[in-house]
Amino acid sequence: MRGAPTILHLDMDAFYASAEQAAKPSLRGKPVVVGGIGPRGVVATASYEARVFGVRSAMATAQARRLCPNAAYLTPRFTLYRQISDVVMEQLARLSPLVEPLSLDEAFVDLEAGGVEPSAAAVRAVGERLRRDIRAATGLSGSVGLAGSKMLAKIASEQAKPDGLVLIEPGTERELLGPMPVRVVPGVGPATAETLRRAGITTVAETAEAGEAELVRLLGKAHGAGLYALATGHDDRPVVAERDAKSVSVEDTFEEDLTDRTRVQLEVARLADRCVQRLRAAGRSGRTVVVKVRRYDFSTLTRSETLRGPTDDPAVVREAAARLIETVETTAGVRLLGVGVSGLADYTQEDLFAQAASEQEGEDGARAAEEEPLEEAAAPRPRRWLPGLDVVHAEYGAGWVQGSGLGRVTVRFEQPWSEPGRVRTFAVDDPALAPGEPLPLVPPGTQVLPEASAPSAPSSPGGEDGAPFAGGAGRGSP
DNA sequence: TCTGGGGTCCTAGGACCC
DNA sequence: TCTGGGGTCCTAGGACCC
Repeated sequence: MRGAPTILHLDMDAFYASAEQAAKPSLRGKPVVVGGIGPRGVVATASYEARVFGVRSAMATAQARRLCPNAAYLTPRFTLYRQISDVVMEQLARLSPLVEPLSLDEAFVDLEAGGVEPSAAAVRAVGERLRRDIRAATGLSGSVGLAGSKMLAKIASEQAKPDGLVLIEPGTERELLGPMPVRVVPGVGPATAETLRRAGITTVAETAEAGEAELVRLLGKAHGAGLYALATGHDDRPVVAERDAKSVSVEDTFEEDLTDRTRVQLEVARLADRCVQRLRAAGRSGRTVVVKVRRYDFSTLTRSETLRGPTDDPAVVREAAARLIETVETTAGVRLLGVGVSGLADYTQEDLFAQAASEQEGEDGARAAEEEPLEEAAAPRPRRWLPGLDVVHAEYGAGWVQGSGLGRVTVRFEQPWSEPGRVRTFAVDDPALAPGEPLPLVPPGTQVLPEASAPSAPSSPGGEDGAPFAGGAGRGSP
Protein backbone atom coordinates (compact mmCIF):
# COMPACT_ATOMS: atom_id res chain seq x y z
CA MET A 1 0.00 0.00 0.00
CA ARG A 2 1.57 3.22 -1.14
CA GLY A 3 1.25 6.55 0.59
CA ALA A 4 0.16 8.16 -2.67
CA PRO A 5 -2.40 7.02 -5.27
CA THR A 6 0.19 6.38 -7.98
CA ILE A 7 -1.22 3.13 -9.36
CA LEU A 8 -3.56 3.78 -12.27
CA HIS A 9 -6.06 1.29 -13.64
CA LEU A 10 -7.62 1.97 -17.02
CA ASP A 11 -10.72 0.11 -18.17
CA MET A 12 -12.33 0.96 -21.49
CA ASP A 13 -16.13 1.30 -21.32
CA ALA A 14 -18.11 -1.54 -22.95
CA PHE A 15 -15.09 -1.91 -25.19
CA TYR A 16 -16.19 -4.16 -28.06
CA ALA A 17 -19.66 -2.63 -28.25
CA SER A 18 -18.30 0.93 -28.11
CA ALA A 19 -15.80 0.11 -30.85
CA GLU A 20 -18.66 -1.14 -33.03
CA GLN A 21 -20.71 1.97 -32.35
CA ALA A 22 -17.75 4.16 -33.24
CA ALA A 23 -17.25 2.20 -36.46
CA LYS A 24 -20.93 2.04 -37.42
CA PRO A 25 -22.67 5.43 -37.20
CA SER A 26 -26.14 3.91 -37.51
CA LEU A 27 -25.63 2.05 -34.20
CA ARG A 28 -24.71 5.03 -32.01
CA GLY A 29 -27.12 5.45 -29.15
CA LYS A 30 -28.68 2.06 -29.90
CA PRO A 31 -28.45 -1.28 -28.10
CA VAL A 32 -25.53 -3.32 -29.44
CA VAL A 33 -24.52 -6.81 -28.38
CA VAL A 34 -21.17 -8.30 -29.43
CA GLY A 35 -20.59 -12.00 -29.03
CA GLY A 36 -21.29 -15.46 -30.38
CA ILE A 37 -24.04 -15.33 -32.98
CA GLY A 38 -24.75 -19.05 -33.23
CA PRO A 39 -27.23 -21.12 -31.22
CA ARG A 40 -24.67 -21.65 -28.46
CA GLY A 41 -23.16 -18.19 -28.44
CA VAL A 42 -22.66 -16.02 -25.37
CA VAL A 43 -22.48 -12.26 -24.96
CA ALA A 44 -18.97 -10.80 -24.83
CA THR A 45 -20.00 -7.16 -24.37
CA ALA A 46 -23.32 -5.32 -24.31
CA SER A 47 -23.54 -1.57 -24.91
CA TYR A 48 -25.00 0.50 -22.09
CA GLU A 49 -28.20 0.88 -24.12
CA ALA A 50 -28.52 -2.94 -24.16
CA ARG A 51 -27.70 -3.28 -20.45
CA VAL A 52 -30.86 -1.30 -19.68
CA PHE A 53 -32.75 -4.39 -20.88
CA GLY A 54 -30.76 -6.66 -18.57
CA VAL A 55 -28.28 -7.95 -21.13
CA ARG A 56 -24.95 -8.86 -19.50
CA SER A 57 -21.59 -10.32 -20.41
CA ALA A 58 -21.40 -14.13 -20.35
CA MET A 59 -25.17 -14.44 -20.82
CA ALA A 60 -26.38 -16.83 -23.53
CA THR A 61 -27.01 -14.81 -26.68
CA ALA A 62 -30.35 -16.58 -27.00
CA GLN A 63 -31.41 -15.13 -23.65
CA ALA A 64 -30.14 -11.70 -24.65
CA ARG A 65 -32.29 -11.85 -27.80
CA ARG A 66 -35.33 -12.54 -25.68
CA LEU A 67 -34.54 -9.61 -23.38
CA CYS A 68 -33.59 -7.19 -26.14
CA PRO A 69 -34.83 -8.34 -29.54
CA ASN A 70 -34.13 -5.00 -31.21
CA ALA A 71 -30.43 -4.82 -30.44
CA ALA A 72 -27.85 -5.24 -33.19
CA TYR A 73 -26.17 -8.64 -32.68
CA LEU A 74 -22.64 -8.56 -34.03
CA THR A 75 -19.84 -11.09 -34.28
CA PRO A 76 -16.57 -9.84 -32.72
CA ARG A 77 -13.92 -8.22 -34.94
CA PHE A 78 -10.75 -8.84 -32.98
CA THR A 79 -8.56 -7.28 -35.65
CA LEU A 80 -10.22 -3.94 -35.00
CA TYR A 81 -10.18 -4.30 -31.22
CA ARG A 82 -6.47 -5.15 -31.32
CA GLN A 83 -5.75 -2.07 -33.43
CA ILE A 84 -7.60 0.18 -31.00
CA SER A 85 -5.92 -1.56 -28.07
CA ASP A 86 -2.50 -0.84 -29.55
CA VAL A 87 -3.34 2.86 -29.75
CA VAL A 88 -4.57 2.89 -26.16
CA MET A 89 -1.50 1.03 -24.89
CA GLU A 90 0.71 3.58 -26.70
CA GLN A 91 -0.96 6.32 -24.71
CA LEU A 92 -0.25 4.42 -21.49
CA ALA A 93 3.37 3.84 -22.46
CA ARG A 94 3.80 7.63 -22.54
CA LEU A 95 2.97 7.78 -18.85
CA SER A 96 5.36 5.16 -17.54
CA PRO A 97 7.71 2.36 -18.55
CA LEU A 98 5.73 0.11 -16.20
CA VAL A 99 2.48 -0.83 -17.96
CA GLU A 100 0.78 -4.16 -17.28
CA PRO A 101 -1.94 -5.05 -19.78
CA LEU A 102 -4.60 -7.39 -18.40
CA SER A 103 -6.55 -7.73 -21.64
CA LEU A 104 -7.19 -5.73 -24.80
CA ASP A 105 -9.09 -3.07 -22.89
CA GLU A 106 -7.55 -3.00 -19.43
CA ALA A 107 -4.18 -2.21 -17.90
CA PHE A 108 -2.33 -1.09 -14.78
CA VAL A 109 0.18 1.77 -14.96
CA ASP A 110 2.76 2.56 -12.28
CA LEU A 111 2.82 6.36 -12.29
CA GLU A 112 5.54 6.51 -9.66
CA ALA A 113 7.87 4.64 -12.02
CA GLY A 114 6.86 7.17 -14.68
CA GLY A 115 8.12 10.04 -12.55
CA VAL A 116 4.73 11.58 -11.86
CA GLU A 117 4.71 13.73 -8.74
CA PRO A 118 3.15 11.57 -5.99
CA SER A 119 0.32 13.88 -5.05
CA ALA A 120 -3.41 13.42 -5.48
CA ALA A 121 -3.66 16.55 -7.60
CA ALA A 122 -0.87 15.54 -9.94
CA VAL A 123 -2.04 11.96 -10.56
CA ARG A 124 -5.62 13.14 -11.02
CA ALA A 125 -4.46 15.56 -13.70
CA VAL A 126 -2.54 12.75 -15.44
CA GLY A 127 -5.61 10.52 -15.32
CA GLU A 128 -7.94 13.15 -16.76
CA ARG A 129 -5.48 14.02 -19.50
CA LEU A 130 -5.15 10.33 -20.34
CA ARG A 131 -8.90 10.01 -20.74
CA ARG A 132 -8.96 13.01 -23.10
CA ASP A 133 -6.04 11.69 -25.13
CA ILE A 134 -7.63 8.26 -25.48
CA ARG A 135 -10.85 9.81 -26.67
CA ALA A 136 -8.98 11.97 -29.16
CA ALA A 137 -6.94 9.07 -30.49
CA THR A 138 -9.67 6.42 -30.61
CA GLY A 139 -13.04 8.12 -30.23
CA LEU A 140 -13.77 5.84 -27.27
CA SER A 141 -14.16 6.50 -23.56
CA GLY A 142 -12.30 4.80 -20.77
CA SER A 143 -12.61 4.93 -16.99
CA VAL A 144 -9.68 5.49 -14.69
CA GLY A 145 -9.07 4.36 -11.12
CA LEU A 146 -6.24 5.79 -9.03
CA ALA A 147 -5.15 4.36 -5.68
CA GLY A 148 -2.20 3.16 -3.66
CA SER A 149 -2.60 -0.49 -4.67
CA LYS A 150 -3.68 -2.58 -7.64
CA MET A 151 -6.82 -3.87 -5.98
CA LEU A 152 -8.03 -0.43 -4.99
CA ALA A 153 -7.17 1.09 -8.36
CA LYS A 154 -9.28 -1.59 -10.02
CA ILE A 155 -12.17 -1.09 -7.63
CA ALA A 156 -11.90 2.65 -8.25
CA SER A 157 -12.12 2.31 -12.04
CA GLU A 158 -15.15 0.07 -11.62
CA GLN A 159 -16.82 2.78 -9.55
CA ALA A 160 -15.84 5.38 -12.13
CA LYS A 161 -17.72 3.64 -14.95
CA PRO A 162 -18.83 4.75 -17.38
CA ASP A 163 -16.58 7.53 -18.61
CA GLY A 164 -15.27 8.71 -15.25
CA LEU A 165 -12.35 8.89 -12.86
CA VAL A 166 -12.24 7.92 -9.20
CA LEU A 167 -9.31 8.51 -6.89
CA ILE A 168 -9.10 6.74 -3.54
CA GLU A 169 -7.21 8.86 -1.03
CA PRO A 170 -4.72 6.83 0.97
CA GLY A 171 -6.00 6.47 4.51
CA THR A 172 -9.64 6.10 3.49
CA GLU A 173 -9.48 2.61 2.04
CA ARG A 174 -10.54 0.50 5.07
CA GLU A 175 -13.55 2.71 5.60
CA LEU A 176 -14.45 2.57 1.93
CA LEU A 177 -13.85 -1.15 1.49
CA GLY A 178 -15.38 -2.45 4.72
CA PRO A 179 -19.08 -2.32 3.82
CA MET A 180 -18.55 -3.64 0.28
CA PRO A 181 -19.54 -7.20 -0.64
CA VAL A 182 -16.54 -9.53 -0.59
CA ARG A 183 -17.16 -10.23 -4.28
CA VAL A 184 -15.43 -6.92 -5.12
CA VAL A 185 -12.11 -8.43 -4.05
CA PRO A 186 -10.33 -9.79 -7.12
CA GLY A 187 -10.11 -13.57 -6.89
CA VAL A 188 -13.42 -13.95 -5.08
CA GLY A 189 -15.84 -15.56 -7.52
CA PRO A 190 -19.15 -17.35 -7.10
CA ALA A 191 -17.69 -20.44 -5.41
CA THR A 192 -15.56 -18.55 -2.88
CA ALA A 193 -18.38 -16.12 -2.14
CA GLU A 194 -20.72 -19.04 -1.43
CA THR A 195 -18.20 -20.74 0.87
CA LEU A 196 -17.79 -17.48 2.78
CA ARG A 197 -21.52 -16.83 2.90
CA ARG A 198 -22.11 -20.22 4.51
CA ALA A 199 -19.61 -19.17 7.16
CA GLY A 200 -21.59 -15.97 7.70
CA ILE A 201 -19.13 -13.75 5.86
CA THR A 202 -20.50 -11.41 3.20
CA THR A 203 -18.62 -8.10 3.46
CA VAL A 204 -14.98 -7.13 3.24
CA ALA A 205 -15.05 -6.02 6.90
CA GLU A 206 -16.39 -9.41 8.00
CA THR A 207 -13.69 -11.10 5.95
CA ALA A 208 -11.00 -9.13 7.74
CA GLU A 209 -12.61 -9.84 11.14
CA ALA A 210 -12.69 -13.59 10.44
CA GLY A 211 -8.91 -13.68 10.66
CA GLU A 212 -6.30 -15.36 8.53
CA ALA A 213 -6.47 -18.78 10.22
CA GLU A 214 -10.21 -19.06 9.64
CA LEU A 215 -9.92 -18.01 5.98
CA VAL A 216 -7.13 -20.52 5.39
CA ARG A 217 -9.28 -23.22 6.96
CA LEU A 218 -12.20 -22.31 4.69
CA LEU A 219 -10.36 -21.65 1.44
CA GLY A 220 -6.96 -23.30 1.58
CA LYS A 221 -3.53 -21.90 2.19
CA ALA A 222 -2.80 -19.65 -0.78
CA HIS A 223 -6.31 -18.40 -1.37
CA GLY A 224 -7.08 -17.85 2.33
CA ALA A 225 -3.89 -15.99 3.07
CA GLY A 226 -4.20 -13.95 -0.13
CA LEU A 227 -7.77 -12.94 0.61
CA TYR A 228 -6.91 -11.97 4.18
CA ALA A 229 -4.14 -9.70 2.93
CA LEU A 230 -6.41 -7.99 0.39
CA ALA A 231 -9.34 -7.65 2.80
CA THR A 232 -7.13 -5.89 5.32
CA GLY A 233 -5.80 -3.57 2.65
CA HIS A 234 -2.42 -5.26 2.28
CA ASP A 235 -1.65 -5.36 -1.40
CA ASP A 236 1.94 -4.81 -2.43
CA ARG A 237 1.71 -6.61 -5.75
CA PRO A 238 3.92 -4.71 -8.18
CA VAL A 239 2.93 -3.58 -11.64
CA VAL A 240 4.75 -6.04 -13.90
CA ALA A 241 5.53 -4.91 -17.42
CA GLU A 242 5.69 -7.96 -19.61
CA ARG A 243 4.92 -11.53 -18.84
CA ASP A 244 5.57 -14.36 -21.25
CA ALA A 245 2.59 -16.53 -22.12
CA LYS A 246 2.67 -19.92 -20.41
CA SER A 247 0.29 -21.76 -22.68
CA VAL A 248 -1.42 -21.53 -26.05
CA SER A 249 -4.75 -23.17 -26.76
CA VAL A 250 -7.65 -23.20 -29.18
CA GLU A 251 -11.11 -24.63 -28.75
CA ASP A 252 -14.39 -24.87 -30.62
CA THR A 253 -17.93 -25.33 -29.45
CA PHE A 254 -20.00 -27.05 -32.11
CA GLU A 255 -23.47 -25.93 -33.04
CA GLU A 256 -24.61 -29.51 -32.55
CA ASP A 257 -22.99 -32.20 -30.46
CA LEU A 258 -20.52 -34.43 -32.28
CA THR A 259 -21.14 -38.16 -31.97
CA ASP A 260 -19.22 -39.51 -34.93
CA ARG A 261 -15.82 -40.78 -33.84
CA THR A 262 -14.12 -40.00 -37.14
CA ARG A 263 -15.45 -36.44 -37.10
CA VAL A 264 -14.13 -36.00 -33.54
CA GLN A 265 -10.69 -37.16 -34.66
CA LEU A 266 -10.77 -34.82 -37.66
CA GLU A 267 -11.70 -31.82 -35.52
CA VAL A 268 -8.95 -32.60 -33.02
CA ALA A 269 -6.43 -32.69 -35.88
CA ARG A 270 -7.70 -29.32 -37.15
CA LEU A 271 -7.49 -27.80 -33.69
CA ALA A 272 -3.96 -29.14 -33.25
CA ASP A 273 -2.92 -27.41 -36.47
CA ARG A 274 -4.53 -24.12 -35.47
CA CYS A 275 -2.85 -24.35 -32.10
CA VAL A 276 0.56 -24.91 -33.66
CA GLN A 277 0.04 -22.00 -36.05
CA ARG A 278 -0.52 -19.72 -33.08
CA LEU A 279 2.41 -21.24 -31.23
CA ARG A 280 4.71 -20.66 -34.18
CA ALA A 281 3.41 -17.14 -34.77
CA ALA A 282 4.49 -16.39 -31.21
CA GLY A 283 7.90 -17.93 -31.87
CA ARG A 284 7.46 -20.48 -29.11
CA SER A 285 7.47 -24.22 -28.66
CA GLY A 286 6.00 -26.38 -25.93
CA ARG A 287 6.38 -29.70 -24.18
CA THR A 288 2.92 -30.63 -22.91
CA VAL A 289 -0.02 -31.27 -25.21
CA VAL A 290 -3.51 -31.00 -23.72
CA VAL A 291 -6.80 -32.16 -25.18
CA LYS A 292 -10.01 -30.79 -23.72
CA VAL A 293 -13.43 -32.35 -24.10
CA ARG A 294 -16.76 -30.92 -23.02
CA ARG A 295 -19.49 -33.50 -23.24
CA TYR A 296 -23.17 -33.19 -24.06
CA ASP A 297 -23.94 -32.71 -20.35
CA PHE A 298 -21.33 -29.93 -19.99
CA SER A 299 -19.01 -32.13 -17.93
CA THR A 300 -15.47 -31.20 -18.92
CA LEU A 301 -12.30 -33.21 -18.84
CA THR A 302 -8.71 -32.83 -19.98
CA ARG A 303 -6.02 -35.30 -20.97
CA SER A 304 -2.40 -34.29 -21.26
CA GLU A 305 0.87 -35.77 -22.35
CA THR A 306 4.33 -34.37 -21.78
CA LEU A 307 6.89 -34.91 -24.53
CA ARG A 308 10.58 -35.37 -23.93
CA GLY A 309 11.35 -31.95 -25.30
CA PRO A 310 9.56 -28.86 -26.59
CA THR A 311 8.10 -28.95 -30.10
CA ASP A 312 6.39 -26.72 -32.61
CA ASP A 313 6.00 -29.49 -35.15
CA PRO A 314 2.37 -29.82 -36.28
CA ALA A 315 2.70 -33.55 -36.89
CA VAL A 316 4.04 -34.16 -33.38
CA VAL A 317 1.26 -32.15 -31.73
CA ARG A 318 -1.37 -33.72 -33.96
CA GLU A 319 -0.18 -37.23 -33.07
CA ALA A 320 -0.11 -36.52 -29.35
CA ALA A 321 -3.60 -35.02 -29.53
CA ALA A 322 -4.80 -38.05 -31.49
CA ARG A 323 -3.41 -40.41 -28.83
CA LEU A 324 -5.06 -38.39 -26.08
CA ILE A 325 -8.53 -38.24 -27.67
CA GLU A 326 -8.33 -42.02 -28.10
CA THR A 327 -8.52 -42.38 -24.32
CA VAL A 328 -11.79 -40.44 -24.04
CA GLU A 329 -15.22 -41.92 -24.49
CA THR A 330 -17.10 -39.52 -26.79
CA THR A 331 -19.93 -41.49 -28.35
CA ALA A 332 -22.63 -39.95 -26.14
CA GLY A 333 -21.96 -36.54 -27.68
CA VAL A 334 -19.32 -33.83 -27.52
CA ARG A 335 -20.13 -30.11 -27.53
CA LEU A 336 -16.58 -28.75 -27.33
CA LEU A 337 -13.10 -29.87 -28.29
CA GLY A 338 -9.86 -28.07 -27.53
CA VAL A 339 -6.14 -28.55 -28.06
CA GLY A 340 -3.47 -26.69 -26.12
CA VAL A 341 0.26 -26.63 -25.58
CA SER A 342 1.90 -25.64 -22.30
CA GLY A 343 5.34 -25.87 -20.79
CA LEU A 344 6.42 -23.29 -23.33
CA ALA A 345 10.08 -22.74 -24.10
CA ASP A 346 11.44 -19.24 -24.68
CA TYR A 347 12.86 -20.31 -27.98
CA THR A 348 11.93 -22.35 -30.99
CA GLN A 349 14.10 -25.35 -31.52
CA GLU A 350 14.04 -28.40 -33.69
CA ASP A 351 12.67 -31.00 -31.38
CA LEU A 352 14.89 -34.02 -31.75
CA PHE A 353 13.65 -35.96 -28.74
CA ALA A 354 9.95 -35.76 -29.48
CA GLN A 355 10.66 -36.25 -33.15
CA ALA A 356 12.52 -39.47 -32.50
CA ALA A 357 9.85 -40.65 -30.08
CA SER A 358 7.05 -40.05 -32.55
CA GLU A 359 8.90 -41.80 -35.33
CA GLN A 360 9.29 -44.79 -33.07
CA GLU A 361 5.58 -44.77 -32.29
CA GLY A 362 4.70 -46.01 -35.74
CA GLU A 363 6.46 -45.22 -38.94
CA ASP A 364 3.35 -45.45 -41.08
CA GLY A 365 1.09 -43.25 -39.02
CA ALA A 366 3.79 -40.68 -38.57
CA ARG A 367 4.58 -40.48 -42.24
CA ALA A 368 0.97 -40.21 -43.29
CA ALA A 369 0.41 -37.35 -40.87
CA GLU A 370 3.62 -35.64 -41.84
CA GLU A 371 2.72 -35.61 -45.50
CA GLU A 372 -0.57 -33.92 -44.89
CA PRO A 373 0.13 -30.23 -45.39
CA LEU A 374 -0.77 -27.83 -42.61
CA GLU A 375 -2.91 -25.70 -44.90
CA GLU A 376 -5.07 -28.56 -45.98
CA ALA A 377 -5.87 -29.72 -42.49
CA ALA A 378 -6.76 -26.13 -41.62
CA ALA A 379 -8.84 -25.67 -44.78
CA PRO A 380 -11.17 -22.69 -44.58
CA ARG A 381 -14.80 -23.57 -44.12
CA PRO A 382 -17.39 -22.27 -46.56
CA ARG A 383 -17.62 -18.49 -46.32
CA ARG A 384 -20.48 -17.06 -44.32
CA TRP A 385 -21.63 -13.46 -44.13
CA LEU A 386 -21.60 -12.98 -40.39
CA PRO A 387 -23.39 -9.93 -39.01
CA GLY A 388 -21.02 -7.10 -38.20
CA LEU A 389 -18.19 -8.07 -40.54
CA ASP A 390 -16.70 -5.64 -43.04
CA VAL A 391 -17.45 -5.93 -46.73
CA VAL A 392 -16.54 -3.99 -49.84
CA HIS A 393 -18.86 -3.66 -52.81
CA ALA A 394 -17.43 -2.86 -56.22
CA GLU A 395 -19.92 -0.04 -56.75
CA TYR A 396 -21.08 1.05 -53.28
CA GLY A 397 -17.78 0.85 -51.41
CA ALA A 398 -17.23 -0.09 -47.75
CA GLY A 399 -20.00 -1.35 -45.52
CA TRP A 400 -20.88 -4.07 -43.07
CA VAL A 401 -23.13 -7.11 -42.97
CA GLN A 402 -26.38 -6.38 -41.20
CA GLY A 403 -27.82 -9.82 -41.70
CA SER A 404 -28.11 -12.73 -44.08
CA GLY A 405 -30.33 -15.66 -44.83
CA LEU A 406 -32.37 -17.29 -47.57
CA GLY A 407 -29.58 -16.73 -50.06
CA ARG A 408 -29.51 -12.98 -49.41
CA VAL A 409 -27.16 -10.71 -47.54
CA THR A 410 -28.08 -7.24 -46.29
CA VAL A 411 -25.30 -4.65 -46.17
CA ARG A 412 -25.28 -1.19 -44.63
CA PHE A 413 -22.96 1.17 -46.47
CA GLU A 414 -21.39 3.58 -44.02
CA GLN A 415 -17.95 4.39 -42.62
CA PRO A 416 -16.83 5.43 -39.15
CA TRP A 417 -16.74 9.11 -40.11
CA SER A 418 -19.80 9.16 -42.39
CA GLU A 419 -23.44 9.86 -41.72
CA PRO A 420 -25.54 6.77 -40.98
CA GLY A 421 -25.70 4.90 -44.25
CA ARG A 422 -28.38 3.09 -46.19
CA VAL A 423 -29.03 -0.60 -46.56
CA ARG A 424 -28.92 -2.70 -49.71
CA THR A 425 -29.57 -6.39 -50.27
CA PHE A 426 -27.62 -8.74 -52.53
CA ALA A 427 -27.46 -12.40 -53.39
CA VAL A 428 -24.95 -14.15 -51.10
CA ASP A 429 -22.84 -15.09 -54.14
CA ASP A 430 -22.91 -11.61 -55.74
CA PRO A 431 -19.44 -11.32 -57.34
CA ALA A 432 -19.33 -7.57 -56.65
CA LEU A 433 -19.34 -8.23 -52.91
CA ALA A 434 -16.13 -9.18 -51.06
CA PRO A 435 -14.97 -9.41 -47.45
CA GLY A 436 -13.32 -6.16 -46.25
CA GLU A 437 -10.94 -4.91 -43.62
CA PRO A 438 -11.87 -2.77 -40.59
CA LEU A 439 -11.57 0.96 -41.33
CA PRO A 440 -9.73 3.16 -38.83
CA LEU A 441 -12.11 4.89 -36.43
CA VAL A 442 -10.17 8.11 -36.70
CA PRO A 443 -9.17 8.92 -40.26
CA PRO A 444 -5.39 9.29 -40.56
CA GLY A 445 -4.25 12.87 -40.31
CA THR A 446 -7.30 14.15 -38.47
CA GLN A 447 -6.28 13.00 -35.03
CA VAL A 448 -6.61 15.77 -32.48
CA LEU A 449 -3.28 16.49 -30.87
CA PRO A 450 -3.16 16.10 -27.11
CA GLU A 451 -2.11 19.74 -26.67
CA ALA A 452 -5.12 20.91 -28.63
CA SER A 453 -7.65 18.66 -26.96
CA ALA A 454 -10.54 20.42 -25.32
CA PRO A 455 -11.52 19.78 -21.71
CA SER A 456 -13.53 16.58 -21.55
CA ALA A 457 -17.24 17.10 -22.01
CA PRO A 458 -19.83 14.68 -20.69
CA SER A 459 -20.87 12.41 -23.52
CA SER A 460 -21.86 8.90 -24.32
CA PRO A 461 -19.40 6.55 -26.01
CA GLY A 462 -19.37 7.27 -29.70
CA GLY A 463 -21.48 10.33 -29.08
CA GLU A 464 -21.84 13.56 -30.94
CA ASP A 465 -18.69 15.20 -29.68
CA GLY A 466 -16.56 13.08 -31.92
CA ALA A 467 -14.72 15.87 -33.67
CA PRO A 468 -12.15 13.37 -34.98
CA PHE A 469 -14.91 11.64 -36.93
CA ALA A 470 -15.70 14.70 -38.97
CA GLY A 471 -14.42 14.94 -42.51
CA GLY A 472 -11.11 13.58 -43.67
CA ALA A 473 -10.44 11.28 -46.56
CA GLY A 474 -10.18 7.83 -45.10
CA ARG A 475 -9.08 4.88 -47.11
CA GLY A 476 -11.73 2.54 -48.33
CA SER A 477 -13.91 5.22 -49.96
CA PRO A 478 -12.98 4.86 -53.61
C1' DT B 1 -32.40 -22.59 -27.99
C1' DC B 2 -28.92 -22.13 -20.97
C1' DT B 3 -23.90 -21.96 -20.43
C1' DG B 4 -17.62 -18.82 -25.64
C1' DG B 5 -12.75 -18.62 -25.92
C1' DG B 6 -8.45 -17.44 -24.18
C1' DG B 7 -5.82 -17.45 -20.38
C1' DT B 8 -3.73 -17.79 -15.05
C1' DC B 9 -3.03 -19.93 -10.64
C1' DC B 10 -3.78 -23.48 -7.06
C1' DT B 11 -4.50 -28.20 -5.14
C1' DA B 12 -3.81 -32.98 -4.63
C1' DG B 13 -2.18 -37.54 -5.47
C1' DG B 14 1.21 -40.65 -7.29
C1' DA B 15 5.78 -41.59 -9.24
C1' DC B 16 10.37 -41.22 -8.55
C1' DC B 17 14.73 -39.84 -6.53
C1' DC B 18 17.86 -38.85 -2.76
C1' DT C 1 12.57 -55.61 8.28
C1' DC C 2 10.49 -51.41 9.01
C1' DT C 3 9.91 -46.81 8.52
C1' DG C 4 11.43 -41.66 7.30
C1' DG C 5 11.35 -37.38 5.20
C1' DG C 6 11.80 -33.75 1.26
C1' DG C 7 11.71 -32.23 -3.47
C1' DT C 8 10.32 -32.33 -8.20
C1' DC C 9 7.64 -33.74 -12.04
C1' DC C 10 3.41 -35.17 -14.07
C1' DT C 11 -1.59 -35.43 -14.43
C1' DA C 12 -6.39 -33.89 -13.61
C1' DG C 13 -9.56 -30.83 -12.03
C1' DG C 14 -11.40 -26.47 -10.48
C1' DA C 15 -11.83 -21.45 -9.50
C1' DC C 16 -11.31 -17.25 -11.46
C1' DC C 17 -10.57 -13.33 -14.82
C1' DC C 18 -11.70 -10.62 -19.09
